Amino acid sequence: VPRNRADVSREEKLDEIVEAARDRLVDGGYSALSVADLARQLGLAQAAIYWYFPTKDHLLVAAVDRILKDILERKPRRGTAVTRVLWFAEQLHEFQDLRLTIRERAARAEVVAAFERDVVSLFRVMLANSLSECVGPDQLDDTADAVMALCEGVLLRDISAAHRRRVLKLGVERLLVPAS
Amino acid sequence: VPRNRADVSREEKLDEIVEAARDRLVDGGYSALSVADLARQLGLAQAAIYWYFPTKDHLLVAAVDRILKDILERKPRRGTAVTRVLWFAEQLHEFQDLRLTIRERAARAEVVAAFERDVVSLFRVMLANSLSECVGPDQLDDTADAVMALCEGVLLRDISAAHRRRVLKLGVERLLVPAS
DNA sequence: ACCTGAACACCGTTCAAGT
DNA sequence: ACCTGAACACCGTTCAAGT
Repeated sequence: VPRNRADVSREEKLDEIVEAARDRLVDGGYSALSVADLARQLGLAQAAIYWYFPTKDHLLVAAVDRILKDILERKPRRGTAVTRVLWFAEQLHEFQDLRLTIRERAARAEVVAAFERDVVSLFRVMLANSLSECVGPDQLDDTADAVMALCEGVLLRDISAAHRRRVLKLGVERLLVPAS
Repeated sequence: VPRNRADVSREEKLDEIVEAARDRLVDGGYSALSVADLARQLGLAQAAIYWYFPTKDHLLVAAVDRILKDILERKPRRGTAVTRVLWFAEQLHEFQDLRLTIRERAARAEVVAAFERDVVSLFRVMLANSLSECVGPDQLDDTADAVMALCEGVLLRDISAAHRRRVLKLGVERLLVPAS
């Protein structure tokens, strides 16, 4: 006997699913995000999820997008370019596992690939903006790429927050100095 | 009717499995490595694989280890520290997808976590060795970490070989210059 | 429009049983 | 020591059928 929740708005139902997916993702990663399990928790049939998301990867994108928006909500305050980059990297640390998930799924699903492109270019723009005041326009692009790579590489490693911060600081300071 | 291949040495049979796993991994990634599928290809029952590898992750480690050893076989030639790092990064590029797989599985399986620690420390030693001739001993550790992060971060991104090389070159050159 | 129940074709892993 | 067959408890996805 399919219960029909025509009374509840589409947005609310969508929100419920994304929120549940988000929770799973945050504390268990991709392997903890199971459509079957999610439906069970929400008291739905597995197939119900597919009414809202044609694919598990679509759900993944929706959930990760929400997580990311939450992180970006806490806006960087003013400061030098170096401190702003450090702050940025620190915010992204908790996002790194999902970053890798996105990277891996992007090879399998076009939705995820498109999402990854959007996120990366958003980050690059934000970073280039931050750096534009202390790097010449001719070197801005490559410098931004190098700083971004440094950040992602540092976040990839499983080291202490203090160690991470030290390496990032050293790296960013040197990268922001004109080549000798 | 279990065929018993007591005539074939254990090593040969092990080798056969690892080789097949390696093939799948190289051109399809982790999701293409299926114990069931592997057994099918080798004409074995699924359970037969488990006589040699207690877990899919054990098989993963064995296969990735072989892939990595093959890459490291092509030994870096002499040159400046910068060119050697560039060469190194280029070699590792094809390994990057598997690097991420290892990173993700490490959170789930201790075998993979141990393997990751070994590989990372091996790389760090090689890199520190290369850098020791142009970086002071007091800054060697952090510089090596920064260079390694830069490499991993650059490899993470899906950009052209030329772009990658340019960013790496700029980054490494600046990182190897004493801070101002 | 929304949801169910049941099926499909997969997984990784375990285990009693055979040689 | 080595391997099979069959089971277990999962997956993601599809689809006819119901309200």
